[in-house]
Amino acid sequence: MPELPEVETVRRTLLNVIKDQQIMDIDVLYPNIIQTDRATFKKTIQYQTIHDIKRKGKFLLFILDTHVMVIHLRMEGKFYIKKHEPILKHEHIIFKLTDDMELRYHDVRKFGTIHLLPKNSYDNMEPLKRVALEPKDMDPLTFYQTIKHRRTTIKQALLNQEIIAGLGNIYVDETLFLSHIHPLRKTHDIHEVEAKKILDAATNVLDKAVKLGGTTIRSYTSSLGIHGRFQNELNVHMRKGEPCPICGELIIKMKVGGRGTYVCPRCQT
DNA sequence: AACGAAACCTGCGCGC
DNA sequence: TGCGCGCAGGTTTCGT
Repeated sequence: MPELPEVETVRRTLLNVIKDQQIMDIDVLYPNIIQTDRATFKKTIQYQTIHDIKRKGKFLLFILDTHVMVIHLRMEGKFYIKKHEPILKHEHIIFKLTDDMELRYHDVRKFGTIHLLPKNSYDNMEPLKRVALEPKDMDPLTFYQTIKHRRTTIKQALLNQEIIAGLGNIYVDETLFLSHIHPLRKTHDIHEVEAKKILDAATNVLDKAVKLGGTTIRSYTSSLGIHGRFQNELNVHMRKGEPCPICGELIIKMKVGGRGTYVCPRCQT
C-alpha cells in the first residue's frame, strides 16, 4: 500500500498508538521479511523502546534505544494493532508490546523488508543511503541537471527513488497529468521550466494526498484499517475510458517501463 | 549505459 | 465450476 502519502499516514497513525511502548518479545513467523536471522533480530531489539517513528521516502524508521528498524512495505505491507486475537494467515511478524498489546506486520505478498541498523550511522547505510530528496526538498535546478543526463522516460525517472523519493505509480501518473507532460517523454528533452513544473506538481499532489490520508484503491485498506480519501481526487489513474477532467478526451491506459500508465492523450504532450 | 523480462509472492477478476 | 491468464500502490537482478 505504499507511496509517500500512504507511508506517512501509517507513520502518523502508528506513532500515536505505540510511541514510548517497549518491545517485550518478537515472533517471526515468516523469516524472509527480516534481513537477518531470527536470533539476531530478537536479541537486537528485545526490551527496547520505540521512541519515535520517522520516514525517509517510502521507508519507515522506528527509532529504538540503540538501533533503527527500517521497514519497507513494498506492495502490500501493513501494520495492525491487536490484543488477544487469533493470528491471521498473512501476519508474519508479531511485536509484543506492553499490556499484551501487539503490533503485527501483515503482508499478503511477502515483499516487505525489515533492516536493523545502528542508530548512529543508519542514514549512510543500505538501504537508505541512496534514497534521494523528496519533491518538496528538491532544488529545481539540481533536479533538471540530474535528469538531463539520463536516457530514460520521465515516468521511469520519477519512479526511480535515487533520483527523487516518494513517488510511485499512482502519484507519477497524477504528477505528469498536472504537468501536461507525456510519460514517454525522454528526460533529456525535458526543459528546465518543465522540470520545475513537474517538481511543483509532485509536491502539490503528495501534500494534498497526505492531507487526505493517502489513496485507497482495489479495496486494499491501509494499516489499522484506515481508508484514505485521495482516490476521489485522482484525475487519470484507474480512470481508463473516462473523460479527461480538463479537455474531455477519453483517458487511455498504456505500458511504460512495464507499469500500467494512465494518460490524457490530448493534454499530455 | 540502458532496456525489458524475470524474480520475489499471493489473490482477484476476467474470458472461455 | 474450473482453468489459465493478466494484473496489482515496489524494487532488485539478470540477460541482451
